[in-house]
This record gives sequence, structure tokens and C-alpha cells, in this order.
Amino acid sequence: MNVQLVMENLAEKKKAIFESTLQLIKENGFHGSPISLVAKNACCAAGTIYHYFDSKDTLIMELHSYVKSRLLEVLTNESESELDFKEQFTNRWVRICNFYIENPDILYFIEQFANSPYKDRGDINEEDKFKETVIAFYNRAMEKGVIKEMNQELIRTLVHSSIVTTAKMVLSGKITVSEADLMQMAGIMWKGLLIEK
Amino acid sequence: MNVQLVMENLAEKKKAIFESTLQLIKENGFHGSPISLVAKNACCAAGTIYHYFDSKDTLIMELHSYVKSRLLEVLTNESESELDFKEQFTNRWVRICNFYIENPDILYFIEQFANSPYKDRGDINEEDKFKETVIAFYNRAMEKGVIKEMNQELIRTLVHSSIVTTAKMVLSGKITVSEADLMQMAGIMWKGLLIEK
Amino acid sequence: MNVQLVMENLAEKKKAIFESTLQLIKENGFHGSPISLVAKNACCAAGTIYHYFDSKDTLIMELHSYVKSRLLEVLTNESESELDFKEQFTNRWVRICNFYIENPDILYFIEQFANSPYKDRGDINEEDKFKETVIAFYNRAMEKGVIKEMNQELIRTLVHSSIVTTAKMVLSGKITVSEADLMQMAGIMWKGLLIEK
Amino acid sequence: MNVQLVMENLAEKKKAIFESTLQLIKENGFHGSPISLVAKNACCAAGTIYHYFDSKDTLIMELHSYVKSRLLEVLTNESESELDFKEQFTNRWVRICNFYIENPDILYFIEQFANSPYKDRGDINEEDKFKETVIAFYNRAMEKGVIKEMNQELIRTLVHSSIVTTAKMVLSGKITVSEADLMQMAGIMWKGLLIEK
DNA sequence: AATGAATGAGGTTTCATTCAT
DNA sequence: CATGAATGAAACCTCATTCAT
Repeated sequence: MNVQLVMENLAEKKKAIFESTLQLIKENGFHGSPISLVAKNACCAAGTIYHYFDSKDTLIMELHSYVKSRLLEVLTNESESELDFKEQFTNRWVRICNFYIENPDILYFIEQFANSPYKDRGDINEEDKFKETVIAFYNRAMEKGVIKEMNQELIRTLVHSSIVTTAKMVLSGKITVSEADLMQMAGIMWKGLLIEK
Repeated sequence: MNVQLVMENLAEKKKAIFESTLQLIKENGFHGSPISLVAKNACCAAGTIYHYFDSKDTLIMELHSYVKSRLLEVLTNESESELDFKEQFTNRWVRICNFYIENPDILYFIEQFANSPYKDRGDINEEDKFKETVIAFYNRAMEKGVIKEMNQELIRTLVHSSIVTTAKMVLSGKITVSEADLMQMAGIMWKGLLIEK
Repeated sequence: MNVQLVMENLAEKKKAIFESTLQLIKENGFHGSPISLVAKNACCAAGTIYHYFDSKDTLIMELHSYVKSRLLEVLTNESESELDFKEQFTNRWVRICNFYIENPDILYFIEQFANSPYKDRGDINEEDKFKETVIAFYNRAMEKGVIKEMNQELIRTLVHSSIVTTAKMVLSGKITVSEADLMQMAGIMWKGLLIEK
Repeated sequence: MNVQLVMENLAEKKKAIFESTLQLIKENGFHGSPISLVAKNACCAAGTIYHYFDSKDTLIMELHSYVKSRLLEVLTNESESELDFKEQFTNRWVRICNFYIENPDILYFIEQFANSPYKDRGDINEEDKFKETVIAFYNRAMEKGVIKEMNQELIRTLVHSSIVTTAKMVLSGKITVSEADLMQMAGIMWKGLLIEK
């Protein structure tokens, strides 16, 4: 077996553990997701998890990074770099929202993580490409005078809330939305950010 | 000691346990809030807590009801029943936001609770006066043709997100707001709900 | 309230506690009979029980004495002192058996007590009139050459087993017995004790 | 280590826990046998016990099955299948009695178990080979017209009582018995079951 | 690398007992 | 006398983690 394959298998195993964890956390929360269950759900032994992660905390933190990297993939789309701000914003809003709808495990993990003491335990210097990418977008839009001067964190959180709320509504079956509906919702959010003229 | 006083003392103890729990959950999350700590923090023995609550779960659920009832007090304000929709909305938005800013324990508890398996464990038939009051308001506004026809849950969640996000920003020190700023934010949210003419 | 009445009330309370304890022990065993439940079942406060008994152990030991004294009452019957051994034996056997059938709580308490560490905790010098009465009977019968010379303890236990077993069968509904059947069973036991000629 | 050995070690551990439990229950009753003591006595950690048993109740119930299976071994003796009823009965009575005398832990456990709420907690459909074997014997004897038609449960309990009582007497030192004495006692019991001619 | 039995600290909960009222 | 809130030791049980295989 060559190095490449080993690496892939390793990645496979890690991914299985990640998916197992996501699923359990969605269903039972951090509380109800002991390593023993994570292991069983990932078809491996508890000890195996400690080959890949130093501790349960490490597992959670790395899972968070993994989830963020997947979100970054969804966010990024080279082909659209030439679009105007509104179209980029709308496309991104819809893509992330659809991603959450298709990956509810990730949505609930992100939400639980953000409201847990884990969120403050991360390496303070750890870069967050997702966050940086979003901030860069708003910075450019502000510099160009397209959107209001507002606190970055505030905008990001409000916009993200709108995505999360929409995805949760869809997942709970309380509303059904077409692609056009999502575009429209994104449009409303964008309008809120625009400089009023 | 008469009955009234006994009742008050009883309430006092329960309240002390509630406050202790809120504080610990804010600091350490559900995880990091064992009964032993809750007890020490409330200046009582662990066993005492089981005098008032059947289990830790019950404590959390009753704490949630307690918090909701305090929020309801903040929401309700008889004197303003004659104001127009916008003023009522704005006043309520600001009052709740200020309440969260002054009671961060409650803010963080509400958020953690909403993103935990606890939220689905409540009595399905338990009434939620807070929710009902808010829904009644939007219903009236829709009937009068003041705001758009939208899914109730969606509006409520989005508006609540905006309050929570703002309060968190203030608490984290990332922004400082005057009363006027809050009024303005509430105004922006209201504008988003209006029927466009 | 005169002294007599006070004494009676005191006795009443103690008796209520005894009955409550018997009932709970029958249903849940020693395990499942905490003082709090005993109190509730006896319509008094937990603290009250400690006015009458030094400790839970004391309660159990005194309950045992109480039960033994009630058994003694059943055993003793002055009017029959002139009967022959067989008739006395048979009458007593049947009376005790009927008593157990009518007081299952007591039957199960006696049985559980006898198979618990409590049985060795009693005051070693405490007299047991019930036991003494039974032994006296067998002694007289042996002296008269009516029954075999056997270990007292052995006879007593075997005869008591036969009573308990019969009562349990009746209580479980596995058999139904007439008074005559009981007389017959007692007769069989007596035959086993007789000197074979 | 091969599978066979692993299985044996597993059995070893479970057996050690069983023996530890039996010993403690004999000395202190169910009450005085907390898991912590059972563990210490079995030279393992408390947690280990929960590796093998779901709960303390499960441990007790499985211990009961284990004890019953050991009794079944003692009861069963292929070589004697050709003996007549009386000899089979006598041999079995003596074997079980000797087993209790040599294994007082088991005797006291059986007795305490039978007089505890545990006895009603077992799986209702769980087979009890010991019981079945005994019943089969009495059935055959009844069919052949050797012993009286009596309630099965009644016979079984009375005979078992006689064994238990005898074993307890011996263990308490109140009587000493030779093998011949035991044979004689068994014979007396058998005589009681015979159809009188 | 993978396993899963074993550990034991620590969590939730129970309950005999006390004591101020 | 009676109460029942309060106590805290100790029970049961969980689970992150280790380690021999």
C-alpha cells in the first residue's frame, strides 16, 4: 500500500469519526455523545479514536475546523469573482443555506458549538479562512461605498442568523421554499445592508 | 412564621438555585454545571436541590419556564396598549434587548437551551405565554395589513435573532450603543416587516 | 386529654407507623421503604418517626417485636390448655396459618426479616415469648414421650416452614383450602413428629 | 491470546464478581453490598462491573441464574436415571443439602433472593431448568401412582424448605449430621409424599 | 494500527437523620 | 408533639482515557 493510499484511508477513518460525531451530536447533543457511542457509530473501537485525536476536546475542535473548511468550499466559487456585489452576496447566501438544508447535522453542530464553552477554547491565533473571506467581501463592499459602514461582526452575525433561521424553518417542515424564494430572502437581507439613497 | 412568609422563603430558595444555575451555565455551559457546583454556588447542599426539583432535567426545564416568565414581564406593558404597531414593536424590541444586556446569564441560557436536546423535552402542551403574546401582536398587525403575510415562526425567529445578536455585540464590547441606536436598530427591523408600498 | 388517652394516641401513632412499614416492606422490600415513604404512608412527617424510634434500625427491630407479640396472641389460647397434644398442635398450626393468610404483610415481613442481617442485630438477651412458648410445648410433648427426641430448632423451623409455605400458596392463589384442609395438613405434620410405634 | 483463552478470562472475571457478590450478600445482605465493595472484593474497579452488567439489578438477576445453573448441575446425575423414585429422591435431596452446606454463600443468597422484590423482577418467560427438572420428576412419580396427587408448587417448596432448614442447622452448628442422618431425613420427607396404603 | 477491557474520578441521585419553627 | 426543609455521606452509574494484546 503506498503512501497516498495510507493517507486516504487515514482520512477515511477520520471522516467516519467526524460523521459519526456530527450525527450523534445532532441527535443527542454534546451530552449524549460519549466516545463509546461515537466509536460504535463509526464502526471502530474507542481506542482507535485516540489514535487520531488527542482527546475528545481535540476531536470536537478539529471537527469544527473540518466543518468550517467544508463551509469555505461552499462559499468559494472562483467563477463568480466577476459578478457584482449583490449577485455574489445572493449566490453565497443561497449556497450556504442550501448546504445547511442538505447537511442538517452540520447546521446543528455549528449552532450547538457556537453556544457552548467550546467556542472559547479554540486556539486564539487559529486562522478562520471562512470568516476572513466573508469579512474581505464586506470590506470591499464598504470601500466601494455599496453598503453601510457597520460593525463587521454585527453584519456577519445577522446575515448568518438569517441563513440559519431559514434553513431551520425548512428542515422543520414549517415552510417550503423554492430556489427563487431563497434568492428573494437573500435579496431582502442585501437591501438591508445597502446605503440608503 | 405565617404562610405568606414560608411561601416567600420557599421562593427565595428556588430563586437562589435558579440564579446559581444561570450563572454557572453562562460560565461553563450545561456540561460544566454539576449539581454539586450549583449547590455550592446557591449556598445549599446538593440534596436540597432535590427537595425542590425531581431531577437535574426538571431543574433545567423549570428554569426555562422561570426565564420565560421574566421575559414575559419585560414584554408586557399595559400602558402602551394604545400605541401604534411601530411604536409597540420598537419599544418591545428595545426592552427585551436591554433586558438581555442587563441579564447576560439569561441571554446565554436561552441561547444554549434553544440549541440543546432539552428544547424538545418540554411538555408539548405547556403553554408559552411569551410566544403567544408575540404571535398575537404579529397577527393583529397582519390583519390590519400593516406587515407582510409571512410565516409567524420565521418572523419571530428573525426578530429575536436580531435582538440576541445586538445584545451579544454590546456585551462582548465590540460595539457600544445608546438608547437611540437601539431604537434605530429596532426601526430597521420593523421596516423589513412592512408591506412595501 | 387524660393520660390514658395520650397513651392510646401514642400507641395509635406507633401502630400507624408499624402498619405503614409493614405494607411498604411487603410491596418493596427493605430497600424500597425509605423513612420518607413510611412517613407519608403513615400520614405523618419523617421527623415524627424519630420521636417514637431512635433510628430506622430501631423501628425495624421494634416492629419485629410487635409482630412477634401479635403472633403470640394468636398462638396463646387459655381455653385449650386442657386439650391433648395433637389437638393443641393442630389448632395452633391452623390459627397461625390463618393469621398469615389474613395478614400477608406480616408474613412477608417475617420472612424478609429472617433472611436479612437484621435478624442477628437483635439484643441477644431479648426474650422471645413466642419462641419460648413453642419450645415449652415441644418439651412437654417430648417428656411425655409423645414426640421424638429431636433438635428443638429443627422441629420449630420445619413446622414453621410448613405453615409459611401453605399460607404463601393460598395467598398466591395457587391453591384454595378449606378449614378442614388446613386441619389435615397440620395433622400430617404432627404425624411426622410422632414416635413411630 | 486466542479466543478460547479470552472467553475463559471473561468468564473468570464474571465469576470473580459473582463470588464477591455472593460473599458480601451472605455477610451483609443486599443492603450492605454496594458496588464499591463488590468491586474491591473482586479486585477490580467499580466501572468494570458495569462492563459486564448493565446495572446492579442485572448483576443480581444474572447471579441468580448462575446459582440456579450450579444447582442444576448438582441435581442432575445421568448415572442414576435407572434408580427407583425413592432412591433418586433421596440422592438428590442429600446432594443438594450437601451442596448448600459446602456453599453457604449460595444458600443464603437463594433464601434472601426468594424473600425479596427481586424474585418478581425476572423475565417471566425465562426458563428455569432446575424447576422444570424437579417438576418432571414429581410428575413421573404421580403418573406412576407412587406419590400423592398434590399441588406441584406445594411439594417443591416443602421439600426445599426441609433441605434448607437442615443445611442451616448444620451450618449454625446446632446439629451435626452424618451422611446416614441426611439419608434418613430425606427418607422421612419421601415417606410423607407416598400414597398411604 | 486497531482493539476493547479496565480504570477511577466525578456525575446524578437517594435517604437516614437533624433541628429550627 | 409535630413538622418538613436541610444536610451530606454514600449509593449507583457514566465516561474519557489508558494500555496490554
